Amino acid sequence: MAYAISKIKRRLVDAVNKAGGQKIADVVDLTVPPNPEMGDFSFACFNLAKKKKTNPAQIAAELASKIKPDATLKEIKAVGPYLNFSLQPKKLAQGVLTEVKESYGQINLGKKKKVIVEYACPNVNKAFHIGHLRNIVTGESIIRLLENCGYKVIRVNYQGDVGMHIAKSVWGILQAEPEFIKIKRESLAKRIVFLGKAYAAGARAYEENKQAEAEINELNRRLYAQDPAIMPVWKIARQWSLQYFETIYQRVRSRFNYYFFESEVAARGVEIVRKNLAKGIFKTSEGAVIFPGGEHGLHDRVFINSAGFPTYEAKDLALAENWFKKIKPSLAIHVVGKEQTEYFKVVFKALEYTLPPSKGKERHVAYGWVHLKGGKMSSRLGNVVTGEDLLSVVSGEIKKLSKTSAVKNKPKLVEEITLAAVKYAMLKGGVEKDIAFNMEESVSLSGNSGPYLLYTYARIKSIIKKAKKLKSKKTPQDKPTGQAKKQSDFIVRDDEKQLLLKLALFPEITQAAAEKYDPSIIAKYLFELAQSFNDYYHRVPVLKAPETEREFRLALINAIALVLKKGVELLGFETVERM
RNA sequence: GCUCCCGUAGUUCAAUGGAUAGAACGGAGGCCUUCUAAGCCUUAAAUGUAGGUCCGAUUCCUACCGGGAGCACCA
Repeated sequence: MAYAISKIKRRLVDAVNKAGGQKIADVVDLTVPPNPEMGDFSFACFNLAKKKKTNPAQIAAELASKIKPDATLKEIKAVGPYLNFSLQPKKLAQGVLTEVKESYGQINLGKKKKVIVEYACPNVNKAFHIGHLRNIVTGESIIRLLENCGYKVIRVNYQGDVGMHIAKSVWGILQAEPEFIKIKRESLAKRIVFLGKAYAAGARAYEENKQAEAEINELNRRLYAQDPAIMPVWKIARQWSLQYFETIYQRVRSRFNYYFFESEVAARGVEIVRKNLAKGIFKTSEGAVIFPGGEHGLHDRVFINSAGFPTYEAKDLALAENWFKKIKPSLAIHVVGKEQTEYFKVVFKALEYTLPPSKGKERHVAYGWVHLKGGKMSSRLGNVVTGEDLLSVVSGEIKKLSKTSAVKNKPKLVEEITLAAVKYAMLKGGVEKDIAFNMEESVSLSGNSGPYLLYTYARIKSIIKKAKKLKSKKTPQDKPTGQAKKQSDFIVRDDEKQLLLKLALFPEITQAAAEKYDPSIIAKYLFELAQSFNDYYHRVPVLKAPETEREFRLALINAIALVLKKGVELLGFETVERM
């Protein structure tokens, strides 16, 4: 994509190379100086000095003397060992402002190549806790980043509906069968609470009670065997759970192209492992079938346990086979917690044998924990903080905060701000970083926060709306005098130039975020852009500026609004026109 | 025990090996008859310890201290 700024950078680099008499610089070598007064872009001469065994400052000075300013390049100067460039502000303004349109920031890296993103993946019958919320928010943003880069993304949700956790849950349900029967007529919310408690009871009993442990193991066996005596209970609970998850997906604005279930791939997983056991890829050990990861610098993992049931590992082999046969992706991304990092290394290695086409096409994007004040949350304990708990706490805070009834009495607006606050809070740090969460303080609604971005956007839109009103009020006679002055007569202030440079960076930012699978790069950029704008807002009038400046400033803030909107959408939420 | 990740203001986070280590929250002080005060301005406050590589280290290497995760029949 040939954005004006990349063309300008190219020209700067060409000039440096020409001055040096050989290829000494690349576009990636251009950095932004710490202080705007130093220049807009900078080339460090350390490496060159080392090669030539001279002083970097001297090289910078020599190069600077050989490069002449032109229509785009206002000034070139050596600042110590750095070669610093300043751009012509007006030229920059014209370049950037004509460029910022609806499609701004989109790039075509992917060329429609298919990428699977597996995310959400809650376990059926268990609570949808705030860790799942982070997963879904992260996955959704990564998907949008990839789509923005021209990939065709297939959204996949792989849900655990068979295995020990389900056995525990079903055991819990059977213990409370009268309540189970009664609650069938109650609301979905009540049924979900029941399921949560049933799972917690089963998990606790499994740890504490030998007899329960045996019963649960037996139940697990019967579930894998699809024993007709218990399948109805399994089916009903599963249905409630899935129905409930669907309400959450809708609430957080996520959706899926495919749903896969462990129960569908379990049998095939066993087949794959058994077949490859004969080939010597897997080994038997202590009655189980393992993949000897130890022979590949990893660690051994059980794929079929000694009772003959497939573990998660074996199921993942069948799942991957399914994907690569049906969807034929060029990349399969698993958005899963970072504690699974070593697990995936082993499974990907095993897949290289069982499914050679997957080699190099599997990728684990790991995200960090969400800690509660008291420590890591767990759905094994009764006191789970669910995704909905968090959303409702935040939404309550927002209602309290909004001074005007304009926001308070508009549930849609409150919901939009809530999603912005929660999603931003989960994305603003690095993906792999843990989030320390304090339920009392909720998430941030001021400063570096989602609402701050929305507020900034609404503020700009408010000015633009007023400007349109003023324009339509004007008598036709006013216009000729205004138009008599040339459009290009405006003066670009230093702070405006900084805003333009910031806007120019957006395409690079979207690309970096997609390549690193890291939405925090977008979040950081947007916050800085909003900060710069708010500072500018308090310093410089737009509507009361002379006409030529006013037009330029309106165009500038309009461009800022557009980039804020696009950026926010990449994070997975929406801007609001007022708040 | 082995492996991996992480230690930066009081707190939560930034900083492709480069120029004066940036923000946010919280603290102190200020700004609403001027485009939305969920905002803006001013201010105090930090690289775990000891070495090493380098012209230059928050970043790379080693040791130590402190925290987290993973390491066979869970997912």
